[in-house]
Amino acid sequence: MLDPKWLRSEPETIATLLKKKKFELDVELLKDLENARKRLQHDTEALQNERNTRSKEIGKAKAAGRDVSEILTAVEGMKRQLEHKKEELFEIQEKLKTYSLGVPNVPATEVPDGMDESDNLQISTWGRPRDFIWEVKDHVALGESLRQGLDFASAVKLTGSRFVVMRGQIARLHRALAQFMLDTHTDEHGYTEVNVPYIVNQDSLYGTGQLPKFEEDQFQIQDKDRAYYLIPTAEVPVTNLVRNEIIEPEYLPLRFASHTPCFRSEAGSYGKDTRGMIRQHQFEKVELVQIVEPTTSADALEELTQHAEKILQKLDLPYRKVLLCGGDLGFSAVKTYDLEVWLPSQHAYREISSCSLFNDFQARRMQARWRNPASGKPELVHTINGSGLAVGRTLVAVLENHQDERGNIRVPDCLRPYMNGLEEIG
RNA sequence: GGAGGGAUGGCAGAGCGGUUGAAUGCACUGGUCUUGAAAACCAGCGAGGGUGAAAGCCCUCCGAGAGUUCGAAUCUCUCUCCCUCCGCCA
Repeated sequence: MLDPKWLRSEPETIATLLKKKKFELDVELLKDLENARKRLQHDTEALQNERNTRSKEIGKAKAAGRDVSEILTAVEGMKRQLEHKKEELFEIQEKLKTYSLGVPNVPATEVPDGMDESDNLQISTWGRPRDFIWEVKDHVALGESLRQGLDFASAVKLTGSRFVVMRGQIARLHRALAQFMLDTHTDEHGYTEVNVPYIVNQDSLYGTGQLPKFEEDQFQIQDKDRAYYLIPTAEVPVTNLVRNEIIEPEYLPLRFASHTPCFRSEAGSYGKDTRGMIRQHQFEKVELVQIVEPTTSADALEELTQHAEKILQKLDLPYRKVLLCGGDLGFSAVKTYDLEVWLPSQHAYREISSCSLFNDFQARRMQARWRNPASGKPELVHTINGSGLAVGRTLVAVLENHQDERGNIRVPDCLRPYMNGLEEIG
C-alpha cells in the first residue's frame, strides 16, 4: 500500500509515476472519496467528542446526586445521529481502502520504460553457453532416459498435469541443490535459516500483496470455516514474521533463508511451458528475505541479488542479470532484477530468480516497523526478497548445461559432498 | 474429541458500568546527588488515525468481531489463541 497521506496530497504525481507500470490511477475518484472522507470524519469525531463530554457530565451529576433527566434527553438524540454518520464514514473508508489496496507500488526512477519482458534491460552476463557439437537434449529427454529419473507420467496419475515425480539420483540431486543453496546462504552470506508453515491465513497474503488482487493465482484450502491458502512462495510466511512488530534497531537487518515448496495455480498460463518442469503447480525454492532500515534498502537489494548469483556461479551455470522494465515489474515491487539461466535446449535465458525491493509497500500493509533511534518513533521498515534459487528450474539448468554426448550429467563440484562424492549421473 | 481456566501497556500485575489510556512494581529514558558508578530521590515513558507550520487539540484501541447503554477494560453473544487434565496420534 502507498502512503495514504502521499496519495491524498499528490495524486497527480503518483498517477504520472504509475504510468510507467501501465496503471491508470483514478485521480478524480480518489479526490471525491477523500473530500467525503474528510468531511465525514470531522463531523463524526466532533459528534463523538460531544457525546463523550455529555456522558461524563451525566456521570458527574449522578455522583453529585443531581437530576440527570434533562441532559439525558439531550444526549439521546445524538446517538442515532452518530450511528448514521459512522455508517457513512465507514462506507467511504471501505471504498478508499479497497481502492488503495489495488494501487501498485511506484517504480524506482532507474526502472526503464517498457511494456513487457522484451523491454527489460540487460545488466550483465556471466559465463558462456557451451558449444555443443551434438544435438542437445532437453531436461525431459535427459531425465526420462534414466531408469530412475524424471517421471511425469506417474505424476499425472497421482495428481494431474504440471507435477513431477523424481526418482533415484535425480531426486537426490534435487535435494542436494536445496541443501547446497541453504548452506551457502547461511554459512557464507549471513542468513538465518527459518522453517515456516506452508499454509497461511489471509492476513499474511494481504501483507505481502498477493491478496486481494491475485486471489486466482493461489491454491485455497477447502475448509468450511477457515480461509487458508498454500503458500505461493516462502516470501509470504517469512516476510510476515515481522507483521505487527516493532523491531529494535540492533536486530536489523534481519536476513532469512528458507527452503519451502511453493504452490501456484498457474491460472491464465494455459499452454505455456507445458513440457517439463519449468512451470509446475508445486516446486521448491530457497527464498532470501531481508528486513532492513529504509536508508539501506537499495544497497541490500544489490547484495541479495549477488547472493543469488553466487549460487549460479558455483554451479557453473551461464546466466544474465536483467533489470525489469515498468511494464514487467510486479505489483508490489519498486525494482526487480531477474536472473536468467541459460537453457541450451531452448537456446534462451530463462528466469530462475527474481530479486525485488518493495520499500515500505509491504511493511505498511503488515504494519512492520522498527524503532528509529533518530526519532525514537516506530517507522516502517523496508522489505526485500529474492529466489536463491528456484530449485526445480536449477535442476533443469544443471541437467541441460552439464550433459554429455551420451546423456550423462556431470555433477558440479560444489554438489559432490551432497552426493556421496558422485561425479556423474547416468 | 471431552472437561475446566485464561487473554489488560516491553514484562509482571490491579481494575465497583461513569474524568481509567488504564493503579502498582520491574525495565527503559532524562535529571538531582556522587571523583565515577551503584543506591536513593524527582520527572518522563504505548499504538493507530485526523487536524495543524508547530505547540497543541480531537477520535479510536484493554485477544478479534458483533450487541446492550447517554456512557463498556468492566455486562451479553460469536470467534481466535494460550494453559491444565483425560482420550487419540507422528
